[in-house]
Amino acid sequence: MLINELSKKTGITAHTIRYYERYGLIKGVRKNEIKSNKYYHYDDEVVEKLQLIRDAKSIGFTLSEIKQLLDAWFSKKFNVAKKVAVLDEKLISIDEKIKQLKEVKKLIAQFKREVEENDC
Amino acid sequence: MLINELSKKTGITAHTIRYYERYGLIKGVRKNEIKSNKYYHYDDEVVEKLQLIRDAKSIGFTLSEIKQLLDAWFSKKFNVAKKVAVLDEKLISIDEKIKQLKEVKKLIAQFKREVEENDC
DNA sequence: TACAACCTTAGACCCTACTCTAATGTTGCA
DNA sequence: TGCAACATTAGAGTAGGGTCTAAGGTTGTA
Repeated sequence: MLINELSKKTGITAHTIRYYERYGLIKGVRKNEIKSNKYYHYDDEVVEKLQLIRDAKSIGFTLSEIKQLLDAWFSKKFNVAKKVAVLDEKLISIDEKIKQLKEVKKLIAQFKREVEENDC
Repeated sequence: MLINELSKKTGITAHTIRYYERYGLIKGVRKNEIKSNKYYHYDDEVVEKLQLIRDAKSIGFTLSEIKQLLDAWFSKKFNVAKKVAVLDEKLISIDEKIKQLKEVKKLIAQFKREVEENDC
């Protein structure tokens, strides 16, 4: 598929997709058999990657962290041990984020009780 | 206390503290009785606010969201209902973040199992 | 063949959240 | 009194993550 279709499928603008491509997160291919244009073609793996990018961004991962994750996910260059190490690292950082969220939640809930009780 | 002490107490640089002050998150006061300088003085409430800023930032709140939170927390201009509304909103957004984190965690854990099992 | 609707690149611009510099003034201690 | 260690302001610079524009080329349908 071309960039416009990819954009519609993922809800990510063509501009941003090109930005991600320059950043090295995804890769389109030019078809050798087509000589008349320089259009990039994207497959379903790219759709998956963009969905992962969206999800990972929403929980606060940076593009550089996401790049590591995608490499562990899709790269053939990494061996099993290396991939598992990257994934484990991300799992730990997610657990830390959850822990911090719960702490702040407790803090806010506590303050809410104070506001309600003391009318302050 | 002056800015340097505040910085040491909170681990936030004086530069960043001034940035937060310009942004409207905190406020120091100049003492009328001191005419020779224009130094700002900060009290313990500012220390508390900076700690909250640090915590809220760590879980991905923007400075603009943190401003709302601080207003609900410390402002005398807001009534109880308004404060509770802001706090509830933040509690909901924390729950959403936790939910998303758990989803991505599941995704990564799932993939980890695949990598381990299939040696891919 | 005209025209809308695509595609490409390079590069400028924007926002957030700092981070630093320069120029200048104040304080406290030897 | 000299001087290090503070304080102030305005404003410039930076990194991350987009977002947009201009200037061009291509495709498909009427």
